[in-house]
Amino acid sequence: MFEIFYAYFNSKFVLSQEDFAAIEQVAITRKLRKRQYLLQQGDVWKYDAFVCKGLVRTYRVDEKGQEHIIQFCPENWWTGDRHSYVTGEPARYNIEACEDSEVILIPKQDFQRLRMQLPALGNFLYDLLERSFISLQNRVNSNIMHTAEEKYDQFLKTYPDMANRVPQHMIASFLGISAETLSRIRSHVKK
Amino acid sequence: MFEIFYAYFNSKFVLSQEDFAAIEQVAITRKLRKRQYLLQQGDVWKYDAFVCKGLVRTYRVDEKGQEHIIQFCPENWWTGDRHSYVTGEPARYNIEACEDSEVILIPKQDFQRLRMQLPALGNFLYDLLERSFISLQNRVNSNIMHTAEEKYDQFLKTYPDMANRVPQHMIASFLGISAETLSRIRSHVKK
DNA sequence: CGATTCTTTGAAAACAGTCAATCTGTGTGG
DNA sequence: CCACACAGATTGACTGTTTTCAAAGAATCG
Repeated sequence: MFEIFYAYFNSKFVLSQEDFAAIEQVAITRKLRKRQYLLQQGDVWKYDAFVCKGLVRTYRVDEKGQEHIIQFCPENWWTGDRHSYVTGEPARYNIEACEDSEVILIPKQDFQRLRMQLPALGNFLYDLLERSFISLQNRVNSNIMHTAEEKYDQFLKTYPDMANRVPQHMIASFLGISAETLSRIRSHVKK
Repeated sequence: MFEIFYAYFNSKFVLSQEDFAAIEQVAITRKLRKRQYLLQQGDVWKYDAFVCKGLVRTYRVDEKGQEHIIQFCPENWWTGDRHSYVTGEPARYNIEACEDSEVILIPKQDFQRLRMQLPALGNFLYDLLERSFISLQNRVNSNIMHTAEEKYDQFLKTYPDMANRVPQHMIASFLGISAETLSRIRSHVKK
């Protein structure tokens, strides 16, 4: 599992073997079966999670029992509940595997210490957060200026492979539209 | 203008007078009249902007000429076009003063250098970005799980003073609903 | 005051959500 | 290997929400 993690870091910045060993030492590996939780609403989230293989989703359940997906996280991306992580409050989100997955968890304290010790890591994480911010902003933008159909088009462009990996009703949930509406959009587009 | 900026930093972390002097040295002050642009679509954004007084908005204009507001930035907050800042591409957003405003601009290179030199500043900016990320995530969440009326309610809770400072149609634009719908929601709520 | 900007209101049309039924494909246990 | 259950996708009819366009009323500013 660590080879993937190592390859990821080295594609981003130069990391010495000792530095990586320091990361590896505090990392926790976890294998998830499809539908298994990585985090459940109500628990406190204290990690940074890197997905080596598979796909996990972060979602919330409203009063009516409906799920709303805030993030899909495929391999080579990071996930977690940043609100719970920062504030220490119970998580409002669930994180669950959409496929059998392999995940590396790094405890918050350890990662914060490493960030201080390794400036290159600190800079990288800043860039990463910046890019995450931009992509969230694009999503807000898409939500406020597009119709359901345009949002779906943009989703396909932004995440071309996702449509093959997750059921349609989850894409609908991610976009904030009903599964039926998405089905109609798709049949409409074909013509 | 710098007193406000200085007070802001000192409320966040301890900053020596020399450190602040280093910041002040590279900072550019700018006064904006209401409706004056700070950034126009197409230009490249190369600053971090701190609003000392007033209120600015960041928005985008679609093909039909409609404006979509992505951020309101009141005094003591930061603004800018992070996409253009990071990539060096032309901005897709406009930034414009909603009120007469006073803004401090710090050029990108200088700020990056200062971030390296002053670890406390670096940590603070990381926290700031993290909090911005969380609030954007809350907004996405609100967009995908709430109706227009619920989104408006949440807006009032999240930004209680904003409703008095900006025209209603801008709030509608921020929420991604039409000005007419917002007007109807408001008259409906009164009863 | 006159001009502009902002808000409200009405009526029609477009859009999206809900509920219920049906259809499809997949995988599991007998 | 089949039958069945189950999750997912589609479709139809209906309801409800939101947009659009147009017009008229406030409010604000020079």
